[in-house]
Amino acid sequence: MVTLKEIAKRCDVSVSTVSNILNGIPKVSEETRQKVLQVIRETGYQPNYIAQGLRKKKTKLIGIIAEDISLFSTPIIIESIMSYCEAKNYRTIMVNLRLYARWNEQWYHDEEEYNSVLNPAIQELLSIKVDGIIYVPGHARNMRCFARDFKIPAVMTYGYTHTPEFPSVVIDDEKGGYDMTEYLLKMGHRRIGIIGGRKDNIHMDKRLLGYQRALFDRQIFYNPDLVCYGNWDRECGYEGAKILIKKNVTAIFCLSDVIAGGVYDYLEENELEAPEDISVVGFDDQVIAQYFRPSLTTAALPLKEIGKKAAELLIRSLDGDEEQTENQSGEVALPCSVIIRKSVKKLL
Amino acid sequence: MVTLKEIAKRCDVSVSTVSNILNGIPKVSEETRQKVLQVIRETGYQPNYIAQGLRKKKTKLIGIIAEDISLFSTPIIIESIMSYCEAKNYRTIMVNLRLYARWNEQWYHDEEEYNSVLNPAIQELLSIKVDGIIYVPGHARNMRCFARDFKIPAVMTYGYTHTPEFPSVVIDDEKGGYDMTEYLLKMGHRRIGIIGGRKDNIHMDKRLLGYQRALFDRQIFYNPDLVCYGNWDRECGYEGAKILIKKNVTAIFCLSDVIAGGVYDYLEENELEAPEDISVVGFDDQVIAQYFRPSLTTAALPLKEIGKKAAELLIRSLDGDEEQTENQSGEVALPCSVIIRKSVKKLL
DNA sequence: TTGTACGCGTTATCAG
DNA sequence: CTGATAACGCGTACAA
Repeated sequence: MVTLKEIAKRCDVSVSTVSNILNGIPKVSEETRQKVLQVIRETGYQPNYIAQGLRKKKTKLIGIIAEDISLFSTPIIIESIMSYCEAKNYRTIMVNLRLYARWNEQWYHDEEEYNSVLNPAIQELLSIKVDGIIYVPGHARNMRCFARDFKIPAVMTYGYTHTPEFPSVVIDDEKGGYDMTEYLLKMGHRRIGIIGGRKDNIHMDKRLLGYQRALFDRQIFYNPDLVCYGNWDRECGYEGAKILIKKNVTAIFCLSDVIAGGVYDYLEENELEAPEDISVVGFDDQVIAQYFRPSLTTAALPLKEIGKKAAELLIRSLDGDEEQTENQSGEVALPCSVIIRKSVKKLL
Repeated sequence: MVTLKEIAKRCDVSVSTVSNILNGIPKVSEETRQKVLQVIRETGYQPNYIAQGLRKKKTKLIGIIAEDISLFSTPIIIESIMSYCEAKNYRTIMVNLRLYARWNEQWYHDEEEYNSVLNPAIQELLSIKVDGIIYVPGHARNMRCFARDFKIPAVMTYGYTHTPEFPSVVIDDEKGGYDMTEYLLKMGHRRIGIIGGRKDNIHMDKRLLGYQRALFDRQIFYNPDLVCYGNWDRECGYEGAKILIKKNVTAIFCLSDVIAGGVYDYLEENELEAPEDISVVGFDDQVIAQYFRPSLTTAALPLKEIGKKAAELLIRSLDGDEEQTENQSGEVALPCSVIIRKSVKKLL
């Protein structure tokens, strides 16, 4: 690694002079300035960020903690965080908790084990002296990963912190559920089945709430029999379809695209066709949705927007624009958007 | 951040004592030992890795440079690297170059701009004093990202360094092309079209070479007219299918699953069905392949194996097992595996 | 057991 | 204008 000292030696000047030049302090002769800049270019010198952070307060470095980068939503959020940070002249670095790979959906059950993975990661970022941290969970839930006395700014994506010190940037699941249901209603569907996750899942709860509100707004009774709880997977889509089709629904609202994949499986097996025989919609707008036949109408998650907003909130607090607080609770919910493809039929 | 000094103060001992206890140096009374350990547990103290690396040679930290984590292959490789590193007691940290988001497929055309993104990333990892670096490109090509005088061990995945100092762990594309072609031949196909990437693309070249060798082994003439060069995208699959079907192929070998998606598009539009009317195979075994109808026979990339091997090579060199060199050139090629699904028909 | 110099690369301060 | 030197933070190593 080329250091300041080396540059100084090569140019026969002191480190101070080189440092001054680099930091634009003007009391340097143009001659030495040019010479030093020349050598810096030649050697490809870059400052050591850590050492810089040692003296200056700020490292201009933001740490990202990902619960698991294998989950489809995570890379997109991270990409977006990084893009925004770069535009604002912050560098980023990431640690991956590998929670999913480790415990496969069970991660939030054992607090202690969770902490044994989280704490070293936080420590690592603190060691590097990041200016702030953004946390990217695999799915929405209530998070307590930052102690109240956490010393640096932190922003939560996806999860709910319920503490104004650590803003949450989340999906507006309720509105997502509402909008999709409303779309189906607009297309003439009145008997709409739902297949989703477990009862205690936040995404499930909120989307279901939105579904109910949309029905309510059209004065349609909510029928709990048309709701299948499951595991977000293809299999529960298959099983859900089996149940719901017997109950004569005209549309199935799958709370993930993967679930919709299972519904399609059932349809194929039983020689039914979407959207002719039954309409199907998904949620997430994963890549697979574009390859379904018929291509799947679904709700796109605002992943890019979440990343951007989270980075924006963090950097704003780092750069000291304290006046601006999004709202009292520090919670920002971003809307999904219905992506209309070919899996829904308009009823008469 | 809780520091050693704080622990020492709380326990009314010196930092040295605490350090000694932490490092298992036995000249400490059991009494103070217990007390200190107690406080360490209470405070959740974790050593500052950077400060540790300051004095010790090793930080036990491995840096990963990803060209773009949005590409499907990258998270899987990284996940696997991290898994192996963790098992070997190394921590990992990642920087993301965002090359694809930045320049969209053009990234390797402008050396200078590439370096302006790469160098700060390397510098960042060097600042943190990582023990070694693993580079994860978006696709195979010849890489020159580590100068010959690079001071720390580095391993390349996917790309070819052609320098024994920096081992390459790559996909065995030639064998992949061979195996898939051989599978189609075994299924009775003789006239097999290919749709792939551009002429200068390494994946394309090698898979095509494997295709030719497989034909050769069965004494079938290679017909360059059955090869469509393209852009790896869905569109070129569609266009390729249009061309190849006119040429009466019985099977289309798509060099990516996405291309196969385009082929399916063409089939649907023209009321043809795979595998009845024509057999189709893909490459990559992306998630979408499982959702195609019929589900797509394809070649699974050894992404996990690549990550593991790369980490293994790096850690081996860090831990000083110098005797072991995989082979002279430092290049390890790992095989793909044909995943048989339902898109290929057995002829007669 | 403890005190303390040392390692790192940079910046801030002040003297020349 | 330029240079010498302290300070930054934290853990380690070694002498006391």
